[in-house]
Amino acid sequence: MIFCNHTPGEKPSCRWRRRKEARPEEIIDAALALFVEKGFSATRLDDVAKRAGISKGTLYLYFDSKEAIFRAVVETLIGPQLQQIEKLVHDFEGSNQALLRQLILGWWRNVGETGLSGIPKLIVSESGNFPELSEYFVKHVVKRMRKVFVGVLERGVAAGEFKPCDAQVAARLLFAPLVHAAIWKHSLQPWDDTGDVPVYLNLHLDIFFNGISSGAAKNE
Amino acid sequence: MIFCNHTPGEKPSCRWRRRKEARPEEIIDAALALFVEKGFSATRLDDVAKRAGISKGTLYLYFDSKEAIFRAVVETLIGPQLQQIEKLVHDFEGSNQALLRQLILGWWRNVGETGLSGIPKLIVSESGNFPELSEYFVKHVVKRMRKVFVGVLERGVAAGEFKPCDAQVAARLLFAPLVHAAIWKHSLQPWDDTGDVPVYLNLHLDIFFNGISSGAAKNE
Amino acid sequence: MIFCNHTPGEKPSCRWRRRKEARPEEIIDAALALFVEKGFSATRLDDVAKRAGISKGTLYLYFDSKEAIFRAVVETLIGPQLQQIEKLVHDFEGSNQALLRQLILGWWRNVGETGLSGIPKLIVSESGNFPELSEYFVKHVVKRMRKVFVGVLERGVAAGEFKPCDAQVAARLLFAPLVHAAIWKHSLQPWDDTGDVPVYLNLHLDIFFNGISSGAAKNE
Amino acid sequence: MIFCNHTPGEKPSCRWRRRKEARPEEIIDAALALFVEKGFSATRLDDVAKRAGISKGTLYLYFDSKEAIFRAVVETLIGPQLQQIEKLVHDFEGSNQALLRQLILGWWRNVGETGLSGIPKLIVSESGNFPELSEYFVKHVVKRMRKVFVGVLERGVAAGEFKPCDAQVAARLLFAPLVHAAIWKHSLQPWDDTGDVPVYLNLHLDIFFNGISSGAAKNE
DNA sequence: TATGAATGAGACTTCATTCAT
DNA sequence: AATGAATGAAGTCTCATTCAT
Repeated sequence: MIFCNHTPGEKPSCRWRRRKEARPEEIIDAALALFVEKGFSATRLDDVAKRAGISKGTLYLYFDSKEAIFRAVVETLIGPQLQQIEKLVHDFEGSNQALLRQLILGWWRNVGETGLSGIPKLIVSESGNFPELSEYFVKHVVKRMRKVFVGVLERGVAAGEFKPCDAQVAARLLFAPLVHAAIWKHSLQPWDDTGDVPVYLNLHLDIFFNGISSGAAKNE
Repeated sequence: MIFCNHTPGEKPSCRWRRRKEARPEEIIDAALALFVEKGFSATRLDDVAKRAGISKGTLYLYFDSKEAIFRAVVETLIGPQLQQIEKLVHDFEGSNQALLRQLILGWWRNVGETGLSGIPKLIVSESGNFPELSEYFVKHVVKRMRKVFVGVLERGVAAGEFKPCDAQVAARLLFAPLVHAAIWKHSLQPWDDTGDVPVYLNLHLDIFFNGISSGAAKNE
Repeated sequence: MIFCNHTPGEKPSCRWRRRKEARPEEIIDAALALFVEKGFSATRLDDVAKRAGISKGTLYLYFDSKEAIFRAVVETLIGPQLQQIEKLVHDFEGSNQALLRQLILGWWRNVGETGLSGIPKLIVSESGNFPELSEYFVKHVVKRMRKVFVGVLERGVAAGEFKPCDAQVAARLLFAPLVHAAIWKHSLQPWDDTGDVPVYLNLHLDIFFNGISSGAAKNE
Repeated sequence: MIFCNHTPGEKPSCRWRRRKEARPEEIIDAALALFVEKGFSATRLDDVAKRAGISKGTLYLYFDSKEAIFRAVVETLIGPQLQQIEKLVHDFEGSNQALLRQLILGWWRNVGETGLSGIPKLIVSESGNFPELSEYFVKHVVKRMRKVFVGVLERGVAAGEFKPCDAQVAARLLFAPLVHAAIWKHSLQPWDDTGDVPVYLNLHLDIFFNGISSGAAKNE
């Protein structure tokens, strides 16, 4: 089970959890792994079923089609993470730099090091075949996420903590290595083992904040 | 047309003969576009043929199989770019920072803004299904490229131009936004038009070099 | 149905399950008939499926490929017949001539007049395209069969029943009209109906044994 | 060139020799060899062309279709041999047994040991796919040939040389080993090298005539 | 006359989906 | 709820045939 964010009491209202309780998650986990590894088209439902420990026919008790499974995989991951992030931002006390550091490293811990890490690769790979999904993802994940980062960066600039700059662009730069690491992990990593990601991210944060900081508050 | 292997002077005497010579390129161009858009599996050879302006059977006069077309797409692009880059590095006179800036911006001009820009997404998406290709790509492109960057960075550190740091990691950070932009362009860009890439890259370079420079030689 | 591998007592409980068990045989029977009639290459799997009363895709639940069906057709028939023959030879009491007569006429009854009769034509026709199968067939059927005949003939010579002769060659002569009749049945028979095969075989046996017998034991 | 029976002066009236002079024969030779080896369906015109030393397109200058080549292959061989045989029978002076011996051994020399030897296998293999050809072959070759043998056998019976018997059946028995040897040569021979065919045929003739002769004129 | 590039119908094969049990 | 045998549409690949040169 890749997802344990449900508060126990919450009612399963989501569209993708129409049916039984436990099964769909096992199916989704199996499908996620295979979609990430092989892509949507090259993944056979036979394999999904086998990995989920059920028969092929059973898939259709929970999902209407292969594409429905795909949508469920993606929709499942959307939302829970963001709320957490937005809450963190809201409650945080400390420098904006420290907040951003925590956001980046926390994302890697919560996403990059879990089964969710395959999602970026999956979205990127299949965007061409699932336009409505791309639109959905951009709107509900990418832009929402960026908004958070932009907000913190602009707050930092306003506070004199960071040099003036285009926060939209800076936010993308700040986040890019994170996405890159997640995509890499599920693609060329096995042939190019580049070591510890946190080390990579820490150097990124050091250089980035050193580069963007106004003289007043030097990094570390 | 992404490739220009014709020696400039040769005249394609008869119209027919020229087709014969041009076909593989036309096929590869068509296949690249579709593979990037849809992925290998979801691309139908019918569509490749249609886009190349030929019939389905004709593909098999030039390639043995769908997979052979895929390999040709990837292998064809490998090499030409790198030589150019290595030459640039060898001949360059100026600061290491200036060289790196030129490498980054040049890569975007020569790759990011051409048909080649789809390759990173393609490789990433299909790495799971074509292991030998991944190995090849990592060995002949990724590591060779990184070696260049690492070399320049280390030279810069030795010259006191950059602060001491792990050049391997720094090289990846320097290059990541480039790859990210290329992948983005062929995935979520249509739904998240994030503006001019050179602007993005310039901010990246500013922040990065500002962050990594020793006090002596400030960027800007 | 050319094969009866069911243990007589087993009851096919549910109709469905029985199909599952009967399928391979039905497919093989259908394939044998068509391969014999048209040859391997000219037989379409569509037709095999239709004749077996199933859909094209179902073939692949039981066999990996068209060639696998072909091998099954041939391999399935090999063995059962031979054991029967060798047992007959072992148990027989009577003159060697009588034994050989019985072998010949029995073969026609058990093979020539059943669905198996098409096999010789099939093997002969496809030998060029399936070398390993030819080798297998020669080793496990042709030579094993000939060995039996040679044995009996040599025994007959030793017993003074037959004139001295090259038993290897004589065995082939004795068997040739049998194979010829089987091949003819599945090729030019429809256009050259040459009457009752047993009559043909009896004349063969009369002439052959009359020709090979030493004076002592005249035929009939 | 497998065929040199044309009397020089004869005009090429035959349907299959519509076009140029030398080419068709090379094509037919190539096609015969491949059809015999692989069967009609499994033979590719590419290979026929290659073996004939011409390009695939050129085939169509001489024949309308693959099937036309097949018909030409078969029709080419029909006729010439028979005239020769019928002439031999007509002119022969000597015992009927001696004549039959000469016919059998002569057939092997003229057909069995030449490129024509593959025809029986070819006819047998493809009879199911070319009914009109089977009909033609039976009518113009099989029955005509058998008529000759039946005639001589009946003459022999009438002369008291052979025992009374069904000459139709006896004729088939007399000829069967010949056909069998020819078919074997092009099928399982490579895996079952059974030695010299003339030796085989001579034993056949010895046994057969010993078996069929009346007491009066014993075979040698 | 000869070529060989190009075609497209048709074959083998795969796999998402259905449905009787 | 669960199975897995069965289906058939759709994809890859082959090859007889055509046709511009």
